[in-house]
Amino acid sequence: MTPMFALVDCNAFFVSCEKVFQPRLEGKPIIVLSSNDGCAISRSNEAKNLGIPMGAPLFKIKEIVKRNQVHVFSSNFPLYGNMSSRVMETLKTFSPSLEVYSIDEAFLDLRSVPKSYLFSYGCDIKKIVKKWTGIPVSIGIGPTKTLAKVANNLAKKHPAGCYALLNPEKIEKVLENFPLQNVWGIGSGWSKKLSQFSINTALNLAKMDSHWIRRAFNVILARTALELRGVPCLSLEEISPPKKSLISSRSFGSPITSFEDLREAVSSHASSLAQRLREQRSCASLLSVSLKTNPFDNTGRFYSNTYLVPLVHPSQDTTTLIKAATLALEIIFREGLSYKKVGVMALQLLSEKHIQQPLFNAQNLDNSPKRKSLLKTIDNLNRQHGKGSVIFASEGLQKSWRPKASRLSPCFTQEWDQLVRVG
DNA sequence: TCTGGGGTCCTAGGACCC
DNA sequence: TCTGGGGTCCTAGGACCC
Repeated sequence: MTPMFALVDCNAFFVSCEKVFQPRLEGKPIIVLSSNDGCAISRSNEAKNLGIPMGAPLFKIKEIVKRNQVHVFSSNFPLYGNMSSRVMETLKTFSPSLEVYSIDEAFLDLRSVPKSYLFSYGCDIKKIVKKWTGIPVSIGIGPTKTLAKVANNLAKKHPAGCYALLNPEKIEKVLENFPLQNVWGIGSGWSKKLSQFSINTALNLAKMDSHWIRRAFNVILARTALELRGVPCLSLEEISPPKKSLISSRSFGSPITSFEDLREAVSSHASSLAQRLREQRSCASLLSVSLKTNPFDNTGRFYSNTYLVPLVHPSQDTTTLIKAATLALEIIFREGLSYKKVGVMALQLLSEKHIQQPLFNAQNLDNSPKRKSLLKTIDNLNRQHGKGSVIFASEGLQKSWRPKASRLSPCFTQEWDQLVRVG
């Protein structure tokens, strides 16, 4: 059976999540901001029509927002994560195999659906997802993932919200008018370089010799060209593999100068990483701490530095990670600067099953059963009572470095006291 | 005053080894 | 004049994605 993929993509996902619980927002211009209330990262159609670009910093669009009474929200990731699960659960009822590609996108395997029935099947999926979750989606169907992405792009402009690319003639016709930079995997950098070879449309690329592309560019691009031609190179990945690296970083709500505050922030990031490492049953063998002042500050005093700490015994223990991260911070901290952002990365992750036990250091904290059960208990408490219910002392209680989130909507789906009230 | 966060993959080039 | 060659591993940087 020939492969057939659907790409289901939620329309203006974060904005749509806000709208589900606040119907008064229907038809209004709405934006959702990035962390620290920085940039617009999700826009309703009405907001797009006002000319608010994707990623626009709030301070640059303040006038438009004020003049048009745009509704502005801080990002509420617990809510979006929960809504995402609802959408994915709904999609599972339409296909036995599904790949959750991102918080608002999933690929479905539709090879078992008869070709003549695919379009209406897609329309049904759209209808049911909207009915069961309140989230509007667009659906693109095609014989490769890349073509499903192309179809999805067209579905967004199609009244049905669904578009199927099923036969070669139609595919060729569509690709002829499809801008290169809209193809999945081709950004502005590649499309500029490709245009030097007179490759300007998706069809131009599809017709190039893939060995030549491989030599002149790289394998990823060669694969993309093949996929556009209808040759599947990317399969459905139903089980998401463990992450190879983890990052925790945040910009500060207001600039931080004191080492103590930075130490608290770094501890919080390290603690969050340790918890996520335990969750995916990995240990980090390398920790990286980065620190920077405001890069938009034009006084010429920009400072940015990173320090890598190898962990002799790969670890997922909060205390070990906090200690290592603090050590790195001490090395890169410079007195007298106003810092804007700090972040911690866990690198070179190994499965906890494959960790070599230390030969000599028998008292290694990470290994004691008591220690493991303590961390497990902390994880359970935080899972049951909400993130941050139990923290390590070094993370601090004040959190003066906390990012701004002044327009946060209620956690409608996760907190009993924030449920929607009716009547 | 004000500009996000979290990932992946590939490649080139250096270090090191025999 | 002439200065090995092949292999592996690691890292930084660049491209992309959402």
